[in-house]
Amino acid sequence: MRPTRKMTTSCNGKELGELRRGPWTLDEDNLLVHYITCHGEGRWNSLAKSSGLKRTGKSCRLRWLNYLKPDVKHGNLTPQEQLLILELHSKWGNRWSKIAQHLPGRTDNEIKNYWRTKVQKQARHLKIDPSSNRFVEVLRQFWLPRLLEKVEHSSPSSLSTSTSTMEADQKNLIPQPQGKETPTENMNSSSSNCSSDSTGIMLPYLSENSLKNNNYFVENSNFEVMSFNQSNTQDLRSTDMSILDFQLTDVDWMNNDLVGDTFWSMDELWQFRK
DNA sequence: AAATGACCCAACCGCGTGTGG
DNA sequence: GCCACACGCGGTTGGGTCATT
Repeated sequence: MRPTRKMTTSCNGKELGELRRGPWTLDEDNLLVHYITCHGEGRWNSLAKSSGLKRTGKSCRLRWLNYLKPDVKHGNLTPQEQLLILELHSKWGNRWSKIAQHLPGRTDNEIKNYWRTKVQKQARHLKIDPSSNRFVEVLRQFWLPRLLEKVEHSSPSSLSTSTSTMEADQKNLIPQPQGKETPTENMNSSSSNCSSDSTGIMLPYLSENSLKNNNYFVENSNFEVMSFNQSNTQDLRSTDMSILDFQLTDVDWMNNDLVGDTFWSMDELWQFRK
């Protein structure tokens, strides 16, 4: 169990009659984990009473699902995860739990916080309404390609690899490109438009044409296939990112070690365009 | 070193939905 | 159909930490 900074530094929660509120203590966490280990989760109100915790069932459920559950991942979102969130949010909007279902180990709360603190922050800085079509367009044209670039750099040797799973996906799940180029070639050709940021790194971005005329996808050994397919005739300037059809296989990609700060800075992702 | 503001995230709240009696 | 209860979801907030002045 990982103590949070709040758990270790904050005062105890307030007492509301019998019920406690505020940050959970280590003892409370231990109690909840032990109880759920013995009795299983669910029936949260009775669990709260039976366990001896002076918390509401709601509070217990939230603490378990968002923090204590063994498969909950902590730490920064990988570029792949960020990419996925952007994509899924464009499809479903603020359906955080639905989005979280596609990011194993991530909670709706975490994704929601990410969106509010990182994505919407950028919208504010750009003085764009985060719910506006304009912001969606900016995300698609500037942010997504940058994230794709991060993903690509995270496993530079893997772009030429092909797994059986991927091949199956390409055949069965992913509509093949209509043009002559393969998706990988699209990726490369789309990178022909480059800009250089302050660090001198060539930063490819996807031109409107390359996006309009072709599919593109990213893969690596763990993150096997991630595809964004779209109608050839669809104008990218349209406002609905749901035209980017998404498929993902194999969740192991999220267990990689790409969570370093260099993959994380949203500000850095924007700098080359500012 | 102290003050201040911005940022981040865990936790809370209200509401909608599902279910059983 | 109605009611009560439990659960889950999305929005919001409180407070700790970090960065800047």
